[in-house]
Amino acid sequence: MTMPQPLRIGDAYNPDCPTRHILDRIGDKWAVLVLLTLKDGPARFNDLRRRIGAISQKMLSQTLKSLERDGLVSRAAFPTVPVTVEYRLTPLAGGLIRILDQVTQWAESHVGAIMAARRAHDGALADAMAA
Amino acid sequence: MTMPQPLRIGDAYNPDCPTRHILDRIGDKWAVLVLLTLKDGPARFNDLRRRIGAISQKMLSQTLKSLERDGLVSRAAFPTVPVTVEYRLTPLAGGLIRILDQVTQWAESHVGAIMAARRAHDGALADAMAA
DNA sequence: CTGAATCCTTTTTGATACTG
DNA sequence: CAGTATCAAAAAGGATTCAG
Repeated sequence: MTMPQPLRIGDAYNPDCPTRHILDRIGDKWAVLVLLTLKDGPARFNDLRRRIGAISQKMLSQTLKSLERDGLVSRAAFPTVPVTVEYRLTPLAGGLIRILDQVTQWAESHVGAIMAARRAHDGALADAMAA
Repeated sequence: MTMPQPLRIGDAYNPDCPTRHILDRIGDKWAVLVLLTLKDGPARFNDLRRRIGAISQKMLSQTLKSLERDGLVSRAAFPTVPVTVEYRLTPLAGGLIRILDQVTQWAESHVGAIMAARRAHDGALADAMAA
């Protein structure tokens, strides 16, 4: 019989592990961008499209659909003509947003160090090539 | 003239924005897996390969190289025969690891809610199809 | 053992055209 | 406005082979 496995990091290695699904969502560039954009408040489809800018309509549609499926974003359609659709974060998304904020904060405060590391690394590489 | 932009979320939308590079790294499944594995301590190439399991040699090599370039992982080669190489997290990676831990914690504690949302969503979809 | 190089398959994404 | 459908392009990943 299959015992319930303790939740280890290792679980993430298994594509079938549910935890992995969430890592995949975090790892989805567009999903993160959409979530962070919705943090400012509800927005409509083309609003998001314009604000994110670089996203194609296909990707936005796809991303919103999976976020909605995961219960992180809710969709409300109003029977106006033409139809109005509004997306917003769900309460469930709240905690995730806080973590994403930490990620961006970390990124902003350490981007300098990382870029410096890159320069050093690339420089050392160039030196090695020249030698 | 181009004014220095305030650091907004929007910066992440620009592929050229350095902050975006970091988001991309977080968004790299293999990078995250490698970082979390190295959290347990230094490890050698084939160690990592075995522990991560699903990763190919190519991906592991590629991932380690970019993590090293970003100053998140350091590489030490010992002139044994055959050569021994050890990878470990740098101090810079420390803060990032803490955030990644939060992500996995959040994932573990909310995976139930997300799976439930999926079932509800898929169920509602099936109902709509049947109607 | 630790990789680099190559080829080939799969996945992802973008462009475009069309619908309610 | 808010999408869907389809096709082509591009990127990522895997398998294999070879080398220090």
